[in-house]
Amino acid sequence: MRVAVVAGPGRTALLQELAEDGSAYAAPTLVNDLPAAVAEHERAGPEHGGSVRWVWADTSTAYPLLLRAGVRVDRCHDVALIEALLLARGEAPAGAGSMVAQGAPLAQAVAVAPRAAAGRWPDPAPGAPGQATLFGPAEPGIDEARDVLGALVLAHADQLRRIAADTHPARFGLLAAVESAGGLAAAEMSARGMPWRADVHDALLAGLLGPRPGPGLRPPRLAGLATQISAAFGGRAVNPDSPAQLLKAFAIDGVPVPSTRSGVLRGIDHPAVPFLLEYKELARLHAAHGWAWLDEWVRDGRFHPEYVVGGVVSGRWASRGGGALQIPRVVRRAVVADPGWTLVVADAAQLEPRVLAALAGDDAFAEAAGTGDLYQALAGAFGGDRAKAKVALLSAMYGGAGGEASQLLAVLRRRFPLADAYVEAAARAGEEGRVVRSRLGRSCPPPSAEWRDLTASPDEPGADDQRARRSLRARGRFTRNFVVQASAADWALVLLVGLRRRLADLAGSAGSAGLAGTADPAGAGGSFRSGAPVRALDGPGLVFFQHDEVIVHCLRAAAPDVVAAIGDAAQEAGRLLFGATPVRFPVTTAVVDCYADAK
DNA sequence: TTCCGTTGCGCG
DNA sequence: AAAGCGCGCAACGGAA
Repeated sequence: MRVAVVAGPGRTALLQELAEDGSAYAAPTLVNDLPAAVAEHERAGPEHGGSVRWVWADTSTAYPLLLRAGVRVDRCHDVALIEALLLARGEAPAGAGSMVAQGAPLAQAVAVAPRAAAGRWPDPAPGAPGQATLFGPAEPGIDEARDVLGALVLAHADQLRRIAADTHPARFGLLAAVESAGGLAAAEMSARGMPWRADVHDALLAGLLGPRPGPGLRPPRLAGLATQISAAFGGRAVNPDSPAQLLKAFAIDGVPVPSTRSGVLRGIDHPAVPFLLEYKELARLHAAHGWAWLDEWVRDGRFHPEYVVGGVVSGRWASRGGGALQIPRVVRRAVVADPGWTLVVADAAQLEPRVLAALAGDDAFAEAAGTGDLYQALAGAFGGDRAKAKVALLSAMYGGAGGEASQLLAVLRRRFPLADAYVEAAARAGEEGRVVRSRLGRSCPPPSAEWRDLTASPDEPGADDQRARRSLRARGRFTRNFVVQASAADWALVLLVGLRRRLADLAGSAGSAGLAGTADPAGAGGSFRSGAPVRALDGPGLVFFQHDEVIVHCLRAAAPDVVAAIGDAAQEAGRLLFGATPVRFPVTTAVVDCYADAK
């Protein structure tokens, strides 16, 4: 059953039951307490022929409010996310061809719906008071909610039609489902938070940088290195944070460098280099994940990053604030399970080349990808050299071919012609300005108008011609990589969503066995959530998702079940994407107390 | 003062 | 012959 939902004044909302084709078969009903109404539907769902799929405008605004009220939902259809997937295919903008007779253009409905769906009931979380009324929309009246609901229902039905009309409706429908479920998983992970020991992090920083300095000051270790660097430049004052000053200082000493990248500096003979390399590494840690980061992002033993589903064109997630997807390896020491709990860290091994093998249907390649170590299996084609096999593969997928790689590429081309042809075709499509798609049908962006202008007249001699060639090649590399990276993202998303479902089943069935558990570090009492404990987030839960890696936080006793669930979800992902294929998608799992011990 | 492009580096 | 893909964030330094 599908139920469209739009928030009204206070905790009220309008709900409308929909048929599977998206058409409304009952009048909207007004509920006084949306979280309670949703919770009731979720409880009643299974006995009434399957759980509800909530149809709403934007999970990232609607769902956190439900989670805060302790309500988890199983399934949804996120109209904003799905509209983005549909529009990316390059169809005419919604409204041009598919405008619904009496309604506003669908694009407008989608644009307005999140505003209303955000809900306006009292928000106990800390925030800027008054901001909502100053800059945000006024609380929606029930009439406005009714209008938005109408638009939402039409938009949703239209999206179902457009999905069904896709070249591969089953795959694209799966993409729509997992994209929406990804939105749910992202909101849950943000709310649940990643276990984070501020004391461990602080000790780690102090060990590397010295005691915490006053605001705006360099930590002792960095200050010392800065002094040594200036001394190495003959006593000139040089700010090591300034590439411009460094370039000048090197030039004055007769050692011109093209840039101050650490890779460049490593090949330079100058007394300042060793200090500089160490300074850069530590300064980076201090600036990106130092004490200021700790103050801002870690509360009550949890790091609460905000994930942006669909934030990357390839379908990977992005993050907003806290650099959640760039946590340096050293800092992972601070990610520690609660007492009695553990972390299950799972990583898809060599995901992208395996995805390529399955995509291309290259038997020889797929056979190699049917083993545990893909690169080792391919090494035979490269004189037994695993490293060479890896370089060749990465070059094929990224479009690189510097130095030795070109010869390795030639070997790859000869031995695995279909895999080579697959990425070459994608590159050609890109150079011709076409759009390519992932396995499940996510489309890459079309070339910009500037790109079309620049590449329109190819054989004009001169500087423009050079630029045109470069742009052409760059887009070829982009689309070449897109088909692999985006299909790998498809796979990872299917894994994530399948795992989320299995973890919920585990929590549901394990309550009496004591495997569910409630994470409540240091007796925090859920104070971050400013209210009652959030039952929706009890039990084994996803706490991290980074492209091809997931982390589950669970009671120790539940770890074996979680490991099994991950394996099942990975197998299911391979099957859903590629059907019968010899390619395996192995996942390495580590059950550890600390994230840093996972690799 | 604020804004923004560049540089550099963390992650996959 | 040479070129590799995708992000977020912080600091700098010149422009506005």
